[in-house]
Amino acid sequence: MATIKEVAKKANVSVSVVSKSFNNYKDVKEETRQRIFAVAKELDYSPNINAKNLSSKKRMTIGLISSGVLNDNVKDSNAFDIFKGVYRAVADSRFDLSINLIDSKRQTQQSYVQYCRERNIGGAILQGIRTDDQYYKELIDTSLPCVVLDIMNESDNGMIGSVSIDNAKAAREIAGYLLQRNHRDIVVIAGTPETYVNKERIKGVEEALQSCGLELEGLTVLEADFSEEQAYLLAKKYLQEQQPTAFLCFSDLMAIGVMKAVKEAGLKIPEDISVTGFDDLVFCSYTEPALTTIRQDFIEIGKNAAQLLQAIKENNAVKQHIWIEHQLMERDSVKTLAN
Amino acid sequence: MATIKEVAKKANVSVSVVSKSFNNYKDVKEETRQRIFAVAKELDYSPNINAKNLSSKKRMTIGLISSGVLNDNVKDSNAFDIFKGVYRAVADSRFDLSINLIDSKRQTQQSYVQYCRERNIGGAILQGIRTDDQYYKELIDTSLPCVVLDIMNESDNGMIGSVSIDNAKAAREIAGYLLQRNHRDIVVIAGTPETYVNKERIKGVEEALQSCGLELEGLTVLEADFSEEQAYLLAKKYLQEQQPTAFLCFSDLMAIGVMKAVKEAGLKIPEDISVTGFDDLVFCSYTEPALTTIRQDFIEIGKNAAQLLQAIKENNAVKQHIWIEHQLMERDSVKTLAN
DNA sequence: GCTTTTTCTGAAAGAGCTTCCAATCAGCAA
DNA sequence: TTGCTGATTGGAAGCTCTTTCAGAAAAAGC
Repeated sequence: MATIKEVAKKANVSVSVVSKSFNNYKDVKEETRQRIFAVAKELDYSPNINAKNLSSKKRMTIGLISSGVLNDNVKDSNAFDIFKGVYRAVADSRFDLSINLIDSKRQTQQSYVQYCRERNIGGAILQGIRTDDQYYKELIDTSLPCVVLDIMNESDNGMIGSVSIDNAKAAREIAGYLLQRNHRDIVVIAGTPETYVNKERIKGVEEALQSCGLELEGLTVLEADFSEEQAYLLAKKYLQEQQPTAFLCFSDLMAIGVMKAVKEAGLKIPEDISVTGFDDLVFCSYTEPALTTIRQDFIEIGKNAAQLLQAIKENNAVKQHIWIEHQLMERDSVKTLAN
Repeated sequence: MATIKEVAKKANVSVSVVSKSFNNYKDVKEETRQRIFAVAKELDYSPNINAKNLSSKKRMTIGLISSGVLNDNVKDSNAFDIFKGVYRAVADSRFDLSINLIDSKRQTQQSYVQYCRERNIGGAILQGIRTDDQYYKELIDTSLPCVVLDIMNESDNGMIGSVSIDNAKAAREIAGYLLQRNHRDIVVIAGTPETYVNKERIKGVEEALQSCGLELEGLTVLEADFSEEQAYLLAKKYLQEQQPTAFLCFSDLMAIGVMKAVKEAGLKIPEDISVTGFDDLVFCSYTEPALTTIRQDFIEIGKNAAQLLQAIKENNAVKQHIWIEHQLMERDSVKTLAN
């Protein structure tokens, strides 16, 4: 691989001119720039990223820190879609991407901050992180531009952005969908209670109930920690005593668990019991019956996160939080009840 | 972030000792090394990766080049699992990982070689790449250590490894599974014919047929390009004229397409027609009926690829090709026919 | 006490690029 | 011709680390 020196020599200019040409400095004559590009192409040259990062104080690489994906039991591919979205947005820019997957179990010894610093990372996107993560606060405090997903950050120093769907609204919609179809005995299979998304979704369900003039006390909420297995167990146990008209699940995975329990109880979906999910993972359209759920566009979320991060870095972020549109995917797991 | 100099000063040693400590040189006393580590920890120091890559001639970062994942219609998560496997193996080593996703459509202008060189990448794992890819040969020729997935490389300069399951054997097994259950009218839904895996799988099916004393002429092979939609269309058309006892599909996605066509034709699975898949994507156990298929352990594949690559780099690769075990997942989509 | 061996030092030479500052060279007004 | 200005270009320091090397210091062996 040719170096900048060789290009400079062959083009009869100094190294600095070549560097400037490649970095869009205005003070190099267009003609010269073109000549340099021609030579560069001929020599198959392109700037070495390590050297570039090392010498420039500007941070050109952004990090994607993603927690939980490495766990063995992870079946959903949200993280991957987010990853794709981020990747695309970053690929279209002049930034480079560095990915850091962490396992909730064997936490890396390294803090995120350290990770970022040693790689010269100028901004990070955090996925699957929880606010009680030991390193989270450390990173937020560091004034490194960050975008967090599915978390709403309050300590605002202008360097933290976030993106997510409007979880409360989505929950309101799907609860409303059920209520409209005359379901009154709904049990909510919720996720981890401390979680931002969970709180929002609960809020949404309650709002939907209230706007129908229903009281909240009647609402049964089972906390299944976003786990298929947990949801299965909880639903199974619940069904031994009672039979609601619908299960409203805060994730597709939990919905799958619930469906299994329902079927095992000898009940039919949606004839006997309706079930709804949340997320719209790929397999939702392949279940029997196909699952009615809320679609989150994870690719879009990733893309927006990357763009927001860049905006923050360049100090022209208009808003600190971006809401991504969700969509209710109406399929076959909900029955309209007689009034 | 502290630099190596500050650590050296605070630990009362010279810079070179610190460097050596971090790079496992033997000529530094264990006691000193520990002292240095302590100081490093105290100062929150860890070597700057860019500087390290720049200065050392050793290439410490390996690249994962993955084609096709960015396409919009991609539903499978094989790539992600492979990615996870690679990531884990790399994280356990002292290497760093750089990921390069490419879209089959808008091919990056950059060749893989260029990508690798400008990032100082010392070895690459190629996933989803086809041998007729314009940049593939270029990379192979470059004597950069490479591990390719689902491709068998012939031009062996000792720098190319590969890992995959034994596709022929797997196909033999699943075909045998069908034959044992007295299926004689089997139509194969194959993938892209030029593809290595496809050829192997065809071979496997043929072998199974032969070992049952059956002739190959009777075998119908429909080429669906590994696409769910194509498979659906082809199966639908085929069913208008004939009704085989089983569809043997070379991917789960195609199996899904076929199942849809079968159901639409008013036929039941497995009572009227049996269907088998290949890969064992997550949703295979959620379909109705659950799909009998061949499980590929993509995480394991990724892990082995990374390990093989490191072995090749260090010149102690025992074998150039690693076979990963597959597994026949017996579920509910195949019926045993009366003899 | 003397020779080996082990450990450490300091300096220097990069690795390939960015960027500040100085130098050059037009063209043009004085 | 001289002086000045703005557009270009060149030089050199600096980013942080690795590696090598000659030799010094300390520890170990006999």
